[in-house]
Amino acid sequence: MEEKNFKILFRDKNSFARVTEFKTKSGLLTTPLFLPVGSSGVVKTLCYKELEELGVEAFISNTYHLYFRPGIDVLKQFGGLHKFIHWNKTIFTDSGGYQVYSLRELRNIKEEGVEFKSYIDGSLHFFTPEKVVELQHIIDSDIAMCLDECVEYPVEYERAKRSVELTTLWAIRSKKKFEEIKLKEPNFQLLFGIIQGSVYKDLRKQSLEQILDIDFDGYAVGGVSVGEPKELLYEIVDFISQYLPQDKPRYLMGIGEVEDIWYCIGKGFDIVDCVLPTRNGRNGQALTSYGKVNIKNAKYKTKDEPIDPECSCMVCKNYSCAMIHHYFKSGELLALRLLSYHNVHFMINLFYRIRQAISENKFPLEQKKFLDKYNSCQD
RNA sequence: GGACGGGUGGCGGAGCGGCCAAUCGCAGCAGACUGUAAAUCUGCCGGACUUCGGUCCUACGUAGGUUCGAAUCCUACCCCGUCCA
Repeated sequence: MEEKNFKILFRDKNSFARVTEFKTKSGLLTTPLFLPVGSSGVVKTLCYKELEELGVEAFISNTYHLYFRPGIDVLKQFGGLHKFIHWNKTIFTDSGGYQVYSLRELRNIKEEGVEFKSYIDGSLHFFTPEKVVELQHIIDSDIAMCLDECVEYPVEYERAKRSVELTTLWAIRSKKKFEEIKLKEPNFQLLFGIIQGSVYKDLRKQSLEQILDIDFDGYAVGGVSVGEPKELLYEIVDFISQYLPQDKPRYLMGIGEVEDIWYCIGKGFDIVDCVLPTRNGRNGQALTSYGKVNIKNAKYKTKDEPIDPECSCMVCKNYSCAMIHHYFKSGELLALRLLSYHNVHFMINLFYRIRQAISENKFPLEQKKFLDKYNSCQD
């Protein structure tokens, strides 16, 4: 990435939080940025018009999921995912590295790549780092991720070490393939490297040095939020953040708890993504300024008030807790949409406030204020 | 009037002498969810106590009976289906 494509606009004086701006081929992103997850090319239950309404500038899709459905040939025929889904803002694509973890019963890791048994029809598919770069090139996402090996928690040191080594090896090959494609077909896709190492600091350090050495357009930290205790997550985030370069976007993968977000951004991370607002929304959980709320609980049966009186979203302006509660209890699909919409709004708004706090040099102060309230009334 | 079949916890529906406070599903109540195999998953779900191992009470249409022991067998009655007159 050219230096001019990434700019730090503000640095908070009392933390490591920063506001940055960086260009992708589809637009200018301001960080800290939250990416909703739309693995198969759609943020579940929401239409693109709604994402735009919500102020979503980017979301993250998934190479693994798109490969199976709609299928890479289909996307090729359409000229990429943007054209296929009529979304012209930024798209990140995850590599399938997370599926190495989440679908570990269906895969087999080799040095060459990873063999997946499709959960759809049981067929075998082999993903190499090179192939995953190619697939993402066809998908034509704005930001591609290297194939990595995300390990579960807890994991033995030796296994974590091997995953770091493999992830580095794959990162080198990914970068090589990425450059080859660029030579043949110049484009403005960016490639991010992923740091692994589980909860072991020396492994994290090793991974960090090796991945940084390859030189990517941005750096992601993977292998967190896989079940480790919060203290360990914070320790790792703390540790890694001090070594990440200032002049590149820093992406913490899979983080989405409100408290964690504040923490990680305070340590200098710029981008996070999480299924939490959408998945938990579909399961009845609403995020509010006063904490999480389970709208399916009986106490909301007759509550004639918005989910969050302080929220200005379409849902809070038009629907009461009682209505949404009823829709959930009746199995009405609108319920899933309403909470997904509201929760994504909550996240977008949260990040707006975070950027605001940084630009006003009030990050830790606002963090405390926000979290005190957020923790005041958890369900 | 007669012949079958059936009445089980809020509902549906298993069980057909002891391992039955009773499989399972739904409904109900709560919990979980962090680069999405998730509109999913887990737990509780007759009542009262409990040192969480249990203890006691009330329960399989109603009333009797057989039996050491009955939701399960017998008798009568009351309902509900289907068929025959």
